Amino acid sequence: MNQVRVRFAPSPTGYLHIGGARTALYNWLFARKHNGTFILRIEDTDAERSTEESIKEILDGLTWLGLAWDEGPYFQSKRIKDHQAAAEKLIETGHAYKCFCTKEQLDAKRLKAQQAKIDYKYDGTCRALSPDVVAQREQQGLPSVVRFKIPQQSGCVAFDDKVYGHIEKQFDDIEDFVILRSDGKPLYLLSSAIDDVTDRITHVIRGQDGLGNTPKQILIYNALGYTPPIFAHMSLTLDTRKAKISKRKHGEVVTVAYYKERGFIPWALCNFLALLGWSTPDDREFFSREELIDAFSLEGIARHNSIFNYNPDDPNNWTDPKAINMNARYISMLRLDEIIPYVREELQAVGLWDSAYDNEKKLWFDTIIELIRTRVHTIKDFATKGRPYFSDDFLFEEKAVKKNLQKDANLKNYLPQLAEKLDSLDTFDLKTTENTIREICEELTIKPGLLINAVRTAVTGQSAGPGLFEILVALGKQKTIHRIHKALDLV
RNA sequence: GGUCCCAUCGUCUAGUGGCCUAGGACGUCGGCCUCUCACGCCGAAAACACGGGUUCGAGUCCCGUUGGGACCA
Repeated sequence: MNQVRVRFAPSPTGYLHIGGARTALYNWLFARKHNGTFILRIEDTDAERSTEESIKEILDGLTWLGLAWDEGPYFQSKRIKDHQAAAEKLIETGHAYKCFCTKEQLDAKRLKAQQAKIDYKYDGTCRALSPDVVAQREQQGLPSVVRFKIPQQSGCVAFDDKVYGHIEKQFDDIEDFVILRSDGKPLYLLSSAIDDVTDRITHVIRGQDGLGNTPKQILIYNALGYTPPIFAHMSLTLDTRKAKISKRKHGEVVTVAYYKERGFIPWALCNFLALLGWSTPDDREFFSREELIDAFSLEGIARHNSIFNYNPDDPNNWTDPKAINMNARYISMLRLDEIIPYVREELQAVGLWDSAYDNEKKLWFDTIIELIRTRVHTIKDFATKGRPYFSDDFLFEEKAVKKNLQKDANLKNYLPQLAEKLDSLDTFDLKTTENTIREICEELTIKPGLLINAVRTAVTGQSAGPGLFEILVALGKQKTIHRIHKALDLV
């Protein structure tokens, strides 16, 4: 049994988008599942559009997602000579030929065919040129492309796609396609096939947009005497209008980098992406890395395209709601030590980190994270919603102030009384704080909710959050008292 | 225009001829819990694109139509 070798081969012409990440993920999963090799190949033959910056973004994105490659990155631009040599060999063995037809000639033929309502296909004018004529024209300096020779007989190329099943393409429906341009540059079709041979790729797992190219590539493999790899074409990810996703149209929301910025846990994104067009017969939706590797199979890939459900007009959902939900669930489900590194990084970035959180204040810090983790959607929220827990410098939400502090003018009297009572407490724990507040409410004959909500807003600036007594204990007596007094200005 | 691919709730999907009165998840709405919010739990609305076959029986097989997508031009 041959070692499984798969590759992710992006063009470095922009950013790493979620569709690309999904392709990389499926390849990575397949490699891991079969103890194979995951190869990264940068298809940078389009020198004008390829950028260093883009290469970096691809590498960074994959690294962040945790999709480590075993080999590479290889650069296609460094192998152009191999592609040209392959074209040369195809000519020598009679599988390809030089074509001197000019663009004008071809355009004229196409136009004529159109007018006559006949399907246009290259007519093979140069197919039977004798070697003498070819040599003669080359001496004249006439430019030529190299075309692949499609068998002129009835028959077809067939292959079994792991996702789409048996696929056949009639020779008659394929024209003698170009494999080398007149300036000597190989076409993608040729380059990627040759590179896959060079990299000894066993399974080509790529987007469904490659399906149409596959028969041609198989013809190339066969002509060169190579065994074609196994193909698995995956459905595409489209937007809600069923168009291909692109940064130009959708903005950063389709880039992997953006999810890092916005506080995603990398594996949560992977899990979400895995489920966009792949599923298991059971109802599982959450997979650990190992579970997903174990469950993954090419056969589970959907044949229909799936839609990335992002609606730019919905202010509540800055990306697909399912992705947000999944991230939130991961934040509340994971072991604390699995999410704390991300939280630390975020707090450090905004200057809220205290090195004591790793040492003497670790227990306290863990409590806080535990307290708010079920209420956040992204890692970013720990620094925004969570700010009052890590800093005295926090904002009061206008709505919260109105609703909880300015609801009853008597709070102006109640709150100082409460502060005084709390201050006299010897032990400041869940029980004593709760008793104190409930007692004072009884004495004043007011609903506990009034005071509880008021205090929550006083000490956090927010109207929503963890249970009040947990908050108070976490904050400690001094901060609690201080913040209650300070908030009186707003009452 | 040619070739190919696809079609189940708004979205992701289960479903491979009878377990389908079509299941799950997200989202939406309602309820419980409750000091708020979230979590959790309970519940509701919500889909087999259409038309023909085949079959005792079709979401499931075949053909056509429509719609969408990809590739080539």
